[in-house]
Amino acid sequence: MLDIQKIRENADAVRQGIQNKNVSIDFDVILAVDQERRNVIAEVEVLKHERNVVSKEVATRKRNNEDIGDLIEKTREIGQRIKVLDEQQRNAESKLNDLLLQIPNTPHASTPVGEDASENPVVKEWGKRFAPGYTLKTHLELGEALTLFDFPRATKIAGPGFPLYTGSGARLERALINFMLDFHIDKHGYTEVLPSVLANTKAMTTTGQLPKFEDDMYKLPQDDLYLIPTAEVPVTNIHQGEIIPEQDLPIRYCAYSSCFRREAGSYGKDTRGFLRLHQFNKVELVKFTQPDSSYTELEKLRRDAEEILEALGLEYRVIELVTGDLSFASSKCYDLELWAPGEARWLEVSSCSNFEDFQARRGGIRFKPQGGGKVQFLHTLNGSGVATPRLLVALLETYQQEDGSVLLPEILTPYMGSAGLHLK
RNA sequence: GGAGACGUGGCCGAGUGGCUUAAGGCGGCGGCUUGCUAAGCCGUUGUACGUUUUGGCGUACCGUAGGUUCGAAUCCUACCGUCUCCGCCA
Repeated sequence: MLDIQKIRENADAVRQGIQNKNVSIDFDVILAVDQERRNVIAEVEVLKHERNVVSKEVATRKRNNEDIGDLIEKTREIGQRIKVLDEQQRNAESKLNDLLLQIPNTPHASTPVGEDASENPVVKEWGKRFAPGYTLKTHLELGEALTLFDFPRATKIAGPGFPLYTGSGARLERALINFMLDFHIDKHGYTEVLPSVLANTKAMTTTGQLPKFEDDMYKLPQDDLYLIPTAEVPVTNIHQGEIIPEQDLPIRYCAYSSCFRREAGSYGKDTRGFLRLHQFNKVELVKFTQPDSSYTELEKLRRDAEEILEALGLEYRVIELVTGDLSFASSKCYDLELWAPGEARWLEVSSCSNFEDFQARRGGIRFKPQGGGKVQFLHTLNGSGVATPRLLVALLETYQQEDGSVLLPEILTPYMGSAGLHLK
């Protein structure tokens, strides 16, 4: 959520930012509602002051057994007027709030201006192209032959787009999750949390999924709960409504969770195998930072995710999203993409974003400056560290042998145990 | 799922319609004092919104939202949460 005061005082800059995101917002309506709200407040507060003064007078006279009839008459009218105005104020405030919740975050000055994904610049490339002499198989061909997963049977359980890992495939999935968690905990100093995969309306609103993207999520109407599309939702909401001492920042959490996405509107796109799923596993990194350091922390966060890919020896590149491709809540975002040799294409496995105070304002997450001073909204950031399905695709396709077996990188040895690294 | 108790500031806790501007304590912060240990004394203390001549002024906030009243932390209604007991259960 944007600060209404900022919209009021820097209207042009905010309009430009939103326009660069290719979003159309009627700021005149918003400013008009804000003006109405302030007019009502100005009027009602004068009346309330008057009421307070008279009420005090009533109390004094009563103690002295004096007559109070005239005062009662007078304030009864004031009270009625206050009632009407209170109602108007509530209406204006809820209207303004509804409007503000629909406005996306503004891009950071360093985010390149651009129309859409086709303009996203590549800012980094790492690793060597896997190109042996033999013909490369896709992860589907490899996985079916090695019985690592079973999509036809998975369909019987929940429909297409849901995974069923089997045998070494299930173990490998679990290995990757544990490897990534351990890596971030031990090497990068994150604190592990294991949240619920259901979240309520308030939590979903904090992170920006609601009210605009309700159709993207699975909903449980009976209990007014949603299945989380990412652990970002529960983890960011851990500190919802809190004021955190500045010396406790930055707070860094990592969390594994299953993620659920309806992917409405993306049918027919990337439907094969693991490229796009309704349910998948992800290790997520979430940071709560002091505003001045959030962009430094974003670079570190991105680096933390990159190191996972490097440890697994996978070729990747980093792209920076242009304003037109930036998500609703973010000010700046990097995507990490893995090269999948069998598919012969880049696959997005991580998104690292700075939301600045956008989510913090929606969720009331603030910090108290160390030397005293005004309580402020902190900055929230998150990044995948990373999502498993496409990681698995790149891993299988990069480490495939000529005979169709897969020899996994040694760093996974402790996690694969007796199953061994050689899947054949 | 059933029954009951409860919800007050960073924390504990008093407060059943108006001398509450929420007592008192703890903690925090600032200062003073002292050569008696883990001391004493004094002062101070939250958030948001509106307005502003940037000194302030005003309004609201006692779980949340409404209501009653001239006036609500206090009375009424609904909801949310916590705890205890019963039931069910991995």
